[in-house]
Amino acid sequence: MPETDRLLLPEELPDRLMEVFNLVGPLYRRVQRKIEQDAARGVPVGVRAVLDLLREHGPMTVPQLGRSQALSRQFVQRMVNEAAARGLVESTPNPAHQRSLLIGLTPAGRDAIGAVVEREHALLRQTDGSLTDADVTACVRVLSQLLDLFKDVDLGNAKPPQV
Amino acid sequence: MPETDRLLLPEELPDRLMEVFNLVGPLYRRVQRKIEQDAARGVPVGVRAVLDLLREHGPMTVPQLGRSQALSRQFVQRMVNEAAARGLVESTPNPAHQRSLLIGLTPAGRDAIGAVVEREHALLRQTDGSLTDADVTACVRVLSQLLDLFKDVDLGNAKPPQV
DNA sequence: TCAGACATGACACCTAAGGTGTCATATGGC
DNA sequence: GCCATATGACACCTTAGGTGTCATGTCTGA
Repeated sequence: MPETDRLLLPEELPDRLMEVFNLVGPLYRRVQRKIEQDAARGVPVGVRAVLDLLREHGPMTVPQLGRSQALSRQFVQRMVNEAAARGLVESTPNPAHQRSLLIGLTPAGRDAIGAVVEREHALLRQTDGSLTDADVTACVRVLSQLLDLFKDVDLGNAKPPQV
Repeated sequence: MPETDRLLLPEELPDRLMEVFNLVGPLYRRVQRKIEQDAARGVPVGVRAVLDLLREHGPMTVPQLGRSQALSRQFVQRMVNEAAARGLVESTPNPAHQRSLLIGLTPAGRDAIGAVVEREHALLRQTDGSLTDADVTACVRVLSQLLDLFKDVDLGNAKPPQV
């Protein structure tokens, strides 16, 4: 890679990164709406998110779920309760912390999220095929760094710097 | 770039792209919250979005604004009205379409969005400096393709396929 | 060992982003 | 000139997601 692989200077960074943000907004909204449609007959967006996390990472506690997706623990709790009410999720004792239960998928939950993800995968397979491994890796790198920049934006009951 | 630059196979695409989505959500939310904080003393998120678009593309009509950000025209209209009420934006006759007015920034609006963007740029300059031009370009490519995938997700008063 | 800081769950309440439905009017193409 | 369509305006709604607070439980460190 010749010229283009050079590091971006601090002066050019902001404008370039803005290009990214200008895509993130519309993308997020459209995906949200797409999921809502799919959800018409089932899983609300928030519940879907919880199920998907449990599917990928195995059982987790509510606060862990919240942190991993930058959502308040209270909100996640509601989604988990909702999912539990539908029998998609169940809590089991947490060996590490007795108070904080581990939330895990039930077989029904695993089926439900499996079906949803399968439909989504079908959609994603329809990209035009010109994306390279390096593209996606770079994209992930960029987004991760941006996310990092906003790390400090706290929520839920995160403690304000207790001076 | 040896191996990594190869095209992704349809089978691997979905999982790789999911990595991207898993970052887009948290990022969107955190940025939204960050802007809200900044907005505490002024510009709501939606208004900020409108002003920013006008700043980059010059005067546009309300429906154009909506389409370009995947927002319903009604919602954008409200944001524009709000901005107009604050004197940040003004409508001028549209030579091309008489009914649909062109929305443009007032000097006050230009100042306001300029200040906001300046603060944001300051933040963005703080990335750790390891991003290359190619990274950002790839990221934009990936996000654009994804956005394209969801192009069909219609909203506002878009017509359902009038068979 | 026990006091105080911190984490968790539960519940109530709130904000606002963003959509939907619908009307009247104005366009613009055929 | 007529009909589909786009626009603006207004009313209403959904729901994602946050905040405040309490009681209880857990952890840490002096």
